[in-house]
Amino acid sequence: MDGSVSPKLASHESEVKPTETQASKRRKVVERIVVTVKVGENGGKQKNDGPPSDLWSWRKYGQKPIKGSPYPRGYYRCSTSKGCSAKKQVERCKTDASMLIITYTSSHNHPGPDLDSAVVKQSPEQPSEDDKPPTPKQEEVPEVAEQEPEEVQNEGSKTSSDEEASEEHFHYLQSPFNVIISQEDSFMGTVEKTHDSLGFLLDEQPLSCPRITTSSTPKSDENDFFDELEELYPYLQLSQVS
DNA sequence: CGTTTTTGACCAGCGC
DNA sequence: GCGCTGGTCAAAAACG
Repeated sequence: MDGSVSPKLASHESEVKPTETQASKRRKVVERIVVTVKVGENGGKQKNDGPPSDLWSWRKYGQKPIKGSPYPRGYYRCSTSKGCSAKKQVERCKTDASMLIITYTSSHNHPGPDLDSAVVKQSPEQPSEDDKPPTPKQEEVPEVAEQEPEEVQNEGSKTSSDEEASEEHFHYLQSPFNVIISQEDSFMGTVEKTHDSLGFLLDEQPLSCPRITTSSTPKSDENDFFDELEELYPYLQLSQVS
């Protein structure tokens, strides 16, 4: 964004909008689940961008080019429910265009379009919520805590190479494409790997995919991370878009 | 007609 | 203190 756009507003606008929505925690430390989806199909054309998402509907609300990556990053929001604060960021790996880095933020506050009957078990009513009721939730939604006893089963279907020391944090799922759920820290381990692989087209940063700078990530959060992962497991497994 | 996508601009946090 | 990057909102257009 430093080679074409010229954000030089003439300030001829009326005035800034007094409507202070809620932008106060931009770069805060929120729960972030990084899911690396490898779509190694289609020989040449990579028309698979968002399809590999979950069962929820996502509405794109923005897209911006990331420094260090030739590919832009797309910002999606849950369109299933207006009060849902679930967000998702989709970007392609700098080294592998067939690798999609999906970062999930926040959680859904409503049952999925498929697992609704398995989640509904707390709200006695609430038939519709067209305007987000005064219910300050979104953070602690202990629902969807138990799924099937069987979860992920190592399927030795690695990509092709690399990944060996970070297996502890990485989880390979059985899907049309390789889904790798990891944490910020986990990525750090991959950085050196990828960094070693490339080294001829890097301009400033060795990599941008794992460039997730999360400072505060206490152990408590770790549990939270995995806790949510459990929820995603069944969802990811169901997702199948070729 | 409704919903979603696209593009531009602004704001806020972080780095230097 | 200034500059840069990342993230979100808003308005308009396109598509179903």
